[in-house]
Amino acid sequence: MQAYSYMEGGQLGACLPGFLVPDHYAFPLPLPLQLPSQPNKLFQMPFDQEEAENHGVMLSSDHCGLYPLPALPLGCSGAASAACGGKPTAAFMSSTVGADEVCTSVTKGCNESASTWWKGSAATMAERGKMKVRRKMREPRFCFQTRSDVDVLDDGYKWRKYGQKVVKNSLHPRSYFRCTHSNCRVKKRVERLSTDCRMVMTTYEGRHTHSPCSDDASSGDHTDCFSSF
DNA sequence: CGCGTTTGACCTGCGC
DNA sequence: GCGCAGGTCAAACGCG
Repeated sequence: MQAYSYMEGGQLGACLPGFLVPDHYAFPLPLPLQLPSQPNKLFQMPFDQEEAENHGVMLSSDHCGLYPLPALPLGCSGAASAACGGKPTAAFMSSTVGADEVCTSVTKGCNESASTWWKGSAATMAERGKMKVRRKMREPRFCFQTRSDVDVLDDGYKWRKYGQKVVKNSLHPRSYFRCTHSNCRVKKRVERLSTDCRMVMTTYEGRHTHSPCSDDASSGDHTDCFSSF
C-alpha cells in the first residue's frame, strides 16, 4: 500500500498522507471536484488533508474503492507503475491472501451491500452469459465520501442516470449513473449514508476514455488533470 | 423533438 | 432449489 495523489500533469504520486491505494491501482480519479461549499472552487490534487476536511470531503480508505480489486486487468498494474515513474511496484496480492479473500474483506468493510457490486456491471444482455468471465475483469473503482446537501457532485463529466434502487439497511436510495460520452463506460453510484444523511458516498467504476472538457466545456480547463486518463 | 429522469420489471449471484 | 438483494434495462414521462 502506498499513499497516492495526483501530481502535476495528472500523474499519480505518493504524497497524500492517509490516502491509501495499492501500488498498482490506477484508479479513475474523477477529480477535480467542484466543492458543494464553494461551487467556484475546484478541488484538485494534491490534496491538503486538512483543507479537504474543512470542505467536508473525506477520502476514505475505509472504502473499497481505495483498495485494490482482485484480478484487475494487468494493464492497471502497468499504468500505475508507469504513473509512479516506472518504478517497480510491489505486487498487491500477498502470497497469503487470495483474491477472493481480499475482495470479501474489503467490500464488507466498505459496505455490506457492496459484496456483489460487480454483478452484471457493464454487461449487456448478450454479455450476461459471460458473467463469470467478466467477473475477473473488474473495472477499477474509486469511492469517497463528501458532506453535501446535493447528491450529485459536479466532477466535470456528464452523467446520465439509469437507475435508482433502495438498498437494504439504508434510508436513502442509491442512484446509478453512466457517463454519457460515447465509448466511455464509466459508471458511478451515489448514495447517502444512513448513518449520516449529510454524507454522500460516490463510487466511480471504470476509467474515462476522454477528458471532462470534451463533455462539458463550462467545467473549465481540466485537461492537465485528466491527461493520463 | 430530443434528451434526461423515473420507476417497475427483470436478471444474476449468493446464502441458506 | 428458493428467496433475497443488488444492478440494469427500457418504456413512460417530463422538461426545455
